[in-house]
Amino acid sequence: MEQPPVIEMLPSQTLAKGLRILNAFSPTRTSWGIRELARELDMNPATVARLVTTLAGAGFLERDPETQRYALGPAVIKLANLYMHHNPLPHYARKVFESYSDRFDYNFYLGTLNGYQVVYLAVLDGRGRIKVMVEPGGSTGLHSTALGKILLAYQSDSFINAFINSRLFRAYTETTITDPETLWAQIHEIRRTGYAVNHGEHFHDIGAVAAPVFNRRQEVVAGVSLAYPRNLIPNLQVNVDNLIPLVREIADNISMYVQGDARSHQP
Amino acid sequence: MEQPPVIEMLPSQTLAKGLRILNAFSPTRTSWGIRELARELDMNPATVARLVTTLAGAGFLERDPETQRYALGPAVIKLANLYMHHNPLPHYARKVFESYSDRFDYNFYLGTLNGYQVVYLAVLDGRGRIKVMVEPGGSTGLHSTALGKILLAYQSDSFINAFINSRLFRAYTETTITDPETLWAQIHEIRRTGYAVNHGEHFHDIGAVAAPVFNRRQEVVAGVSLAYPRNLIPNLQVNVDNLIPLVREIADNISMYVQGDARSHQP
DNA sequence: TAAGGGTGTTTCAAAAAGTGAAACAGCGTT
DNA sequence: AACGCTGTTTCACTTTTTGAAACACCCTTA
Repeated sequence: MEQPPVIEMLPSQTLAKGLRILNAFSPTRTSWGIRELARELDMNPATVARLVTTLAGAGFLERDPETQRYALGPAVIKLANLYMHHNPLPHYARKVFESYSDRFDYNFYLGTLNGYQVVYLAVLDGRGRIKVMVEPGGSTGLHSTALGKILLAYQSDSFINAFINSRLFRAYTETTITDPETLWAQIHEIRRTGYAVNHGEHFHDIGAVAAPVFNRRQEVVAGVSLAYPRNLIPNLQVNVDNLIPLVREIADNISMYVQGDARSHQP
Repeated sequence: MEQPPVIEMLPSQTLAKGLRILNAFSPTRTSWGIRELARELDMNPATVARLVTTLAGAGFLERDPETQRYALGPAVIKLANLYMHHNPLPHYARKVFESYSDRFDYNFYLGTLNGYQVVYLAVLDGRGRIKVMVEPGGSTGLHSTALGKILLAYQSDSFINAFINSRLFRAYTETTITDPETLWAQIHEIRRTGYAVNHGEHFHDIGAVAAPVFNRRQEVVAGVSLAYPRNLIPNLQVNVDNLIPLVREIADNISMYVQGDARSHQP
């Protein structure tokens, strides 16, 4: 028995089921059959068939007539395009990132919370010894990246516990945190200090430092992280300490944009 | 009374309503209030409130706590990212486009059908006197662009009539086709010749030529268009005639990729 | 200050939609 | 030919969805 991802009690259960189907797609599962999906989501095949037909009819899924399997459809990219244009955050981030990128070798990331994952809204490589590891729209876990930890730490305790009990709380590398105690310890540290670090817990050779972006109501609406190649930095501690004020500064600059404006944005 | 966009009878009406809400967002309407949305979609405000709460709970919408209005949420860009990686069409198109782009001044577009619109999956500017006018995820009408006409022409007659009766069949410039007779005449011509043209019917100064991309079953799965600045071409007819074999060649090359492979694609 | 027009939200009985076990039909492989 | 898989249909049952009305709130206007 599987419990629905983030959500406690949503008013429209049928719609919620349809959205669960959309969220079942991932980099490792790009297409689904009806019964396969029904098994995964613990739903009746007849129900899944009806929902999937509706999703496909509206362009959110596409049916491969050969294999009878379903993949995501073109409707989603239209929505994403609208989201990226209307949402000022990525624009602000790019503007700020660009004013730093030619001075540092790090990669810059802006991400926000989506369910139990970070979803990246803007990325930029600095003078780039490492390539950007995640692109806009990509997502990573909340416990395995600096950005994820930042976003997680500022959520409610009940949210954090729900995440810990979810299937997404799992190991990506040997150093990924898998112990709730350790995670909670880091969360308290993050809440106290206002920044998060990551030592190869998602990608082996990449470390990162992250700081929160606040809106006018002092809610965390996004996070910023700087990523660096770990093997190029002999004395880690010293360098990471240098990064902390930098990532804070960048995050604060973005916060200022967010708080200054709030809705005055033209596509 | 408004009839749902593309669809005749979808099995899950509640889900369909939720998707209609998502599709209500457009470049000109990036945020909605509950009652506003209810009016637009001819639904009960209570119903809209329930659906919108569910959509927001799953990350497909975001509620602005200040204004109580809803905008698209981060879940959509994750899906779009997955779509772009799993769908081989954009990759094929870029590969083919790049082999032509340094030889011509035109812009290259790949688009597919989404409801009653073209949605663009890949764009590339050639040696570029004009900037790209639409980006991936952007959409235009089916009667006002060459690409749109191609995609429309290969649909069923009943689909075409439904489109003509929809609100999307409207003028963008003074030369946009608004007369059903004229549109039908062009559709028959396109079906006969296999290509479509556009003389500033969507953007005043831009003309284009388009050709269809076929899958293994000879269904049109996408279209390709080349756009050129109209004011730079004194004798239009001659130049357009030169473009036709070119756009056909490009479309056919992409068709070959599509037909060769069909599902062997690694993200 | 009060009225008016806008907003989102709640109620609850009536109505409609969703549900799912089982049976069916089709396609490969065993 | 039997098995195991697929997606699909049926139809009585159950549950969810529905919506008019009332409510509460925030503005702007009179």
